[in-house]
Amino acid sequence: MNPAPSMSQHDMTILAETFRLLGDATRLRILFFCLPEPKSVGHIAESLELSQTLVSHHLRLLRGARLVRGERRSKQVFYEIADNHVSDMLIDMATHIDEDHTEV
Amino acid sequence: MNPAPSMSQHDMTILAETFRLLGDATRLRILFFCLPEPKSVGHIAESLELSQTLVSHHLRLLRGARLVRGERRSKQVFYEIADNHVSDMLIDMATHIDEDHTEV
DNA sequence: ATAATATATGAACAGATATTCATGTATCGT
DNA sequence: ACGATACATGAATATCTGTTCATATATTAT
Repeated sequence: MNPAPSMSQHDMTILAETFRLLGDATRLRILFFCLPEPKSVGHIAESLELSQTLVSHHLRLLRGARLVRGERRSKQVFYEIADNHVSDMLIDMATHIDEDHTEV
Repeated sequence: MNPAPSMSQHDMTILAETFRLLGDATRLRILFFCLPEPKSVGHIAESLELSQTLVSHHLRLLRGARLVRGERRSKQVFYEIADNHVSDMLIDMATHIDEDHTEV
């Protein structure tokens, strides 16, 4: 029940890097926007009112950390959350935040 | 089961801020070090081979975001993870990272 | 081939951030 | 009161990061 997490230095670095990427409101918005289903770059930019360039830059970072995956469909590229671990992570965190100020 | 997390802008900001603080290897080390039990500032600094000053600065940030709590016991101040949400969060994330490269 | 659409990349810059150094404050023993 | 120990704070700085602007690449239609 209590994992007493003794993480390797390597894991610690990966974890920090992951958190660092999640630690930006713009990137978080992109991630949560793509959470329900894959979205094209243009759709993301338009919906979140961000420049296409900025969205691409952020997607590149998220891709690099394997937080999202991009798939080309003709002219557009659709991005989705990379896997269930990432989705679960996001949902878990959102839940924690929610509970944090719902509780006593 | 699927919360379809529609977070408020405010929640999103809080979440991003929390992630941002977790997104630094030094702070993460401090947090995981304090996870099993409260530790004094000096103990943290010595064990993690960080300057006392640096540890204090980071603890201040973590305190500000209510990720840790400090309690004075005579001359020393012991810091512990603020509450179960934070502990769970950290353990969850550590588990995700662990699974991420354990799996196929 | 050319043009148009969709996305990616590189350079540049302003603002943020981690770390160090110097110094301040609090608590205890004498 | 004084010195010693433990922690906190402020300023300074070098590095990093998010964003924009300009431009490149890829795909499709004509």
